[in-house]
Amino acid sequence: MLTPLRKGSDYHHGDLRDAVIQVARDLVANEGVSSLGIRRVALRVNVTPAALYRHFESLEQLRGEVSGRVRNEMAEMMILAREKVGPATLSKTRSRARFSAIGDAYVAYARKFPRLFEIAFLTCDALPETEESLAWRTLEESLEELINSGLLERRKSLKAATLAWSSIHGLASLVASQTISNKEYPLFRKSVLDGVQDAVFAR
Amino acid sequence: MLTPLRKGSDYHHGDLRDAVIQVARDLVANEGVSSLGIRRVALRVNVTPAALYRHFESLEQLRGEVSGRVRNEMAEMMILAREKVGPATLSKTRSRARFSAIGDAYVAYARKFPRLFEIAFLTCDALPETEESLAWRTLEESLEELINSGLLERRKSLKAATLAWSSIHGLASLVASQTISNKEYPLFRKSVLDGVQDAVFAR
DNA sequence: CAATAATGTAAACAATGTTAACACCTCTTC
DNA sequence: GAAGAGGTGTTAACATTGTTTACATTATTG
Repeated sequence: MLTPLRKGSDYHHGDLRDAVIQVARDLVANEGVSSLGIRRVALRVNVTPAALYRHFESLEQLRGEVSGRVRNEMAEMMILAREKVGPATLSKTRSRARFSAIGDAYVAYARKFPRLFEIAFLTCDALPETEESLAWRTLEESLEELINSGLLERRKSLKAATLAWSSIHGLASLVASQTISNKEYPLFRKSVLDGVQDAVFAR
Repeated sequence: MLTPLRKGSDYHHGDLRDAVIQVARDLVANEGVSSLGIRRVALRVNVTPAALYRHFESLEQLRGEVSGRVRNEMAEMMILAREKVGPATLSKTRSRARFSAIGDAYVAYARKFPRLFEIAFLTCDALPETEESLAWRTLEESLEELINSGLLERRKSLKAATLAWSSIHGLASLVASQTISNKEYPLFRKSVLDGVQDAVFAR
């Protein structure tokens, strides 16, 4: 099904909903979550405010939709970064590098788009379907690689995953909220990465 | 200076600003950050909306003020929990318990008041004075105790602090945003605490 | 081709943040 | 103590917001 997008006339947009979410995402990225509004988005999509209510029940739900899209975006960045170091093999250094890559991508995203990271983990009264997080699955895959290459014992795997996620997420969150500055960041980064590696790779 | 609160008449409130912040805090705690509003707060304080503008420049600034108050509240909880295990001594087990206590209090707060934890680390365009965080100072004090009781090398101290804060904050943040459920929490908690201790107390 | 569903518009509503002009209280100062 | 000055509250208005209702247009399906 190729994108019809705009047929004959202009009355029907053709792909609102997706356009709305995209514009809303950009709005949040640039001006923060509190400036996300039905009318502002409607203006930028060249559509009447009421039109949005054909696709979203409320502003709250739109917020949830944006949140979900951002979480997916983050996971895609992680996967991309992981692929960039090379395909999965049984090599210890390879799987270790791929593991680091997804953690780095996680906090890199928070540094690059702090407002988006913010909305991604905002408590939304109305979030989309609660599919299991793609990011979490990606982390599990990487841990599986570590196990297969003999770097991680399977019985430690779950513990490693939860610690890794918590500390990486904490670092990302502190950076995004500007609780730690750019100057302090390198130290935090090193501490967290070392700590995770110490805990994951028993020495 | 004892609380004058209400003098002769009712025209002047006597201690608005503080009352406003308190009511705003409770509003956020119960109904979430997005339902914090000038008019809603004004109603509950029995005051005209415009009155708030004698004490706050904007809603945004009030949000920042609430955020600051919550951060202080968290730090006070941490200090309280630490005192509860007993006063500081040179005992290894004592200082270790006091150290754990502040971390536990941190995430306990996030579990008990997720909405407040949320606003505490929201990027606020207008935050109060950027005094060094009380929570951070509390963490540093505990690490000093660990050093003094011979549990932690001084040169590792800063690294320990950053790792501890990141992972504890990450755990708290994931809990508050309901990214991890109450059922998953115990596992996460154990992983993070063990990970921190492994990294802080070289074995 | 006609009927029906989907998707847009237009106009109104209540509620919001914010401001300006005014009222009341408290406090200093002669 | 009276007078005035500054702080603190009220009232009324404004623009903007989320949301709903009634209607218009297009797309789809029998």
